Amino acid sequence: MYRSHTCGELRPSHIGETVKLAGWVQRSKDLGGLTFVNLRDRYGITQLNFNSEDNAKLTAEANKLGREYVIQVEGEVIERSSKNMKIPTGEIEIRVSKLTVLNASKTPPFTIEDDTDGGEELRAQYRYLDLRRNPVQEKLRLRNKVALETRKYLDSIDFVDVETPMLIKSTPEGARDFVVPSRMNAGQFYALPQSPQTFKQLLMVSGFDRYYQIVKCFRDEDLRADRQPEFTQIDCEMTFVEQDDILNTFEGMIKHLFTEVKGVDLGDKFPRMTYAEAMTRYGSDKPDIRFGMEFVDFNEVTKGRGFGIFDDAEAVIAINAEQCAVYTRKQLDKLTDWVRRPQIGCKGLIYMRCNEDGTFKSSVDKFYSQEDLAKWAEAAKAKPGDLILVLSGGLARVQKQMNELRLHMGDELGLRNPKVFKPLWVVDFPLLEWDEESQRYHAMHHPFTSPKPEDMHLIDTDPGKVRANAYDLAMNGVELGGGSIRIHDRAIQSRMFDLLGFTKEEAEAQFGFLMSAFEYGAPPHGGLAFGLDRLVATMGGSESIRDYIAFPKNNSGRDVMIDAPSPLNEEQFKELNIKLTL
RNA sequence: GGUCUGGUAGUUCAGUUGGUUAGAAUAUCGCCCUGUCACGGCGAGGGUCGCGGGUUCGAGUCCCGUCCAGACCGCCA
Repeated sequence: MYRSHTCGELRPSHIGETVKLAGWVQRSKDLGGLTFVNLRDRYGITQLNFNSEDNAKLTAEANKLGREYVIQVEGEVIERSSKNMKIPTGEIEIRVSKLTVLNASKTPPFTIEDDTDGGEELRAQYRYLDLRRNPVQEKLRLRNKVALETRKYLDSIDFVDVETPMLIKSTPEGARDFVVPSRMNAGQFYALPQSPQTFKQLLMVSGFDRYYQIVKCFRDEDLRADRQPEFTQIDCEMTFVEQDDILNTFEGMIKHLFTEVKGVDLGDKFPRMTYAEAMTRYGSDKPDIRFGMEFVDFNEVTKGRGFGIFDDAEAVIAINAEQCAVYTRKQLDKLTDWVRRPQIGCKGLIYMRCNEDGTFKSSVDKFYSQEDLAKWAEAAKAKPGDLILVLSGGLARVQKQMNELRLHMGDELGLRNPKVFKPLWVVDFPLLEWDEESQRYHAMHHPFTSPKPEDMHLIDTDPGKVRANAYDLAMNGVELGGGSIRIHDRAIQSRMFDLLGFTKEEAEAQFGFLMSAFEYGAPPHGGLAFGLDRLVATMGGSESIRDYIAFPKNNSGRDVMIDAPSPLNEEQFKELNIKLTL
């Protein structure tokens, strides 16, 4: 037996007991004759006491221990003469009678402390050491808890966990596939799933009725702080349901998770908003509704005063940053520089201060009288002391830019508290999205999404206007998940492939199996998928998902610990009938 | 594919207008200290200033190229 207790469990009630502990040396302190060693494991830290008056030889051995040595000790639990009330085990310590070094350690490249001195790159390279740190372990335990509660909840309402294959077929729609060469089928490739989409629909055709899976998905696209090439979805699908049934079911799941895992009550009913409304009010399909600062249409109050920038613009949009009239010229210039960065791409930023004395000061006073500006304030419901920020240009572009500015102001003003959680269902997404590059429509969600029946009449005349039975769950400005009611009718599915520019032959080759399945009594069905990594990161109050993944990849899709990807040898290429053209 | 920021001791960083021997903190090692817990005191070792080229009497510092990391845009049904 290596240990009788963990390093987090001994209390004054254990005083007098002889115990055996094992763990890592957090740090040791030689006071000259008296030596303290902090022993750490997953559960906590227990102090070991070595006294040269008791045992000089043992104390000398203890003084040789370095950080991260793995040791085992035996000794008596005693009361500390100076207690540390900051840690749960701080009232006791172990008077050690036997010390065994189980494994020595090199000095780690960074300190294994909650507040480590190591930078990200180094910690990624030594991820197994980084994972010894408490804050990182806690994040993975949070993930474990979320996954466990997800299973409990879905299992309790009759969802069945079914595994789907990882080696599947490459399809043209959507993200780039990761591909895997097939040795037994020379010149042919599997693709790793971007999601189990078609399989879960086939399971509905099979009559499973309620399916879920916590499953890895793969997309070969460029990465971000909240995007990894392999990520995990809570993937779900249900039969004989309408949109409301799905929203209600998974609203229940998210509420369950927040209650059980975070002790947070998300309230009675998640608010719902149409895509169109979200775009008009926030310029985003995943608005952060933790704060207001909603868009105000400024077309009416700005046009026709001879200011060309506004007069010629398709859209003039304002936000009201409350209590920000105190912003100095320097701060406003900095904001202007911020929106002019190429990533945002504004030409400029117009502002208006609402002075405390009721007068207005704008950067376009030349064109607008005090009466004009009073109308601005009225439109934006601005009070003295507020600051109005205005952007103009093409509608879609300004919405996007103003969304960025709004979120930036929210950050600056501390309105985006990571401990506050505001869910929002965004519904009625457009079915299709025009792609300039390929000059054709793309499915906004995916090709199996059903159009709204009441919009079907537009499908030939104005397909871009057709709305879909598609929905997303946004929280705090993050898209946590999304889904749709699927097409279960072969004719409509064919029509959809048509719209997406597939020939009959292509559609047959890519998705023939699905369309065939639809001819054998496919039930109405729909579902959704949550990004587990993002969900857990949001619950943990982080924007980066990397800390919530045990072994994440870096910006360029590399695992810097195992150094992957890596070249193959000649033999492997030969076996696969692959020649490099590099 | 693009934009921005960074790369200096094991680590985190500073380094002025281009100018003497490149510093601090922390970690490590040694000595002192019997109640530390961010202990303290004294001392020591530790540098390919990412890499390559250029300008210059002289480059950590300026220029060009390149590699790496991070954030973002494009991309991500």
